[in-house]
Amino acid sequence: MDLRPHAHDGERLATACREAGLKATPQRLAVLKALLTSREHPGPEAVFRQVRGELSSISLATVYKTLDALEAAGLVERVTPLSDGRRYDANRTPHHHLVCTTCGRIEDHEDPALAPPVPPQLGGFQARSVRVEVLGVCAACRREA
Amino acid sequence: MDLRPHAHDGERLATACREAGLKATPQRLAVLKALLTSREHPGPEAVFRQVRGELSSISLATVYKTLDALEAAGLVERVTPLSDGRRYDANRTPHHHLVCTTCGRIEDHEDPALAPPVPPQLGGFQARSVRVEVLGVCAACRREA
DNA sequence: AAACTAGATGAGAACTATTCTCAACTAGAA
DNA sequence: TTCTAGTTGAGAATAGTTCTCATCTAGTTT
Repeated sequence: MDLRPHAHDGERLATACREAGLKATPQRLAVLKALLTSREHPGPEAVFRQVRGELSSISLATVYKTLDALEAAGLVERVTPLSDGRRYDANRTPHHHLVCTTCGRIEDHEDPALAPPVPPQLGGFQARSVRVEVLGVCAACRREA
Repeated sequence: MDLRPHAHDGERLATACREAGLKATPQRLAVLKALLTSREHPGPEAVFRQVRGELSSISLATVYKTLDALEAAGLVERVTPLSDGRRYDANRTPHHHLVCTTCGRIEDHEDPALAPPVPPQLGGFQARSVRVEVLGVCAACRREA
């Protein structure tokens, strides 16, 4: 279900929550609406500020919990799936990363065929490099499950 | 210069630092060596633990500063360029992100031609989704510079 | 419609990751 | 050898995120 065209329609959002097994609370609807109407890829703090306008009593902790819940339900996505702490790599040859969403392990994957070319210019945006992350489950975690 | 084949050769690493305009301190060489010999994409804490083995007096703050310096010098890369806080997106249609490395703004970019197919299986790794991030400088930041 | 209950919320404390500050130190230049 | 800009170590400070728990409420049951 694409929620965007009807972002202002509370009942649709409520239904989406319920279908995902979440209670349709005013807080959740407000957070969801804020994300649906924003183009800024906001973080928790920004969502909090935005939502406070219509729900002045909401707490920051609730925003965090709500974002987690909406993400787990697949209604919202983290632009930064790897954002739990930094990770470094000294391998300077072009390669992709296979990120295990279960254990967090990151494997290098060199496959020139899969490598997208660095696009030169996209609109007014000047590209420098491209990163590709493949999210999934690694061999070890699959064995356990 | 690819440093990996000679990761044990201190003088090569020292030269690489100097060429990048950094003093070749034992701390830097140790951090660099730790990254070059690891396949784990370690974070600052892991590097710290590793490096302590040979340089017991090194401090965590130095590891952070060193990682920043090596990254700025291009000797090392952050696997997680967007890791300064979480960002969310409710746009569930497939698209890329154009990430401005100057101001941090993230733009959506829908371009089916550029979209890589989700690979089914890579070795033992079961892929679920692919993310593509294009790093560069946005129009607004280019105007200022 | 009223009662019930699992799940959700708010507030602040707690925790973790990261950055800052600054005096002491040292690599590399002169 | 001397000099100096850049670097380090230690701990304090800050920022981001999670936890705890008493209270509340959405949705279900009666």
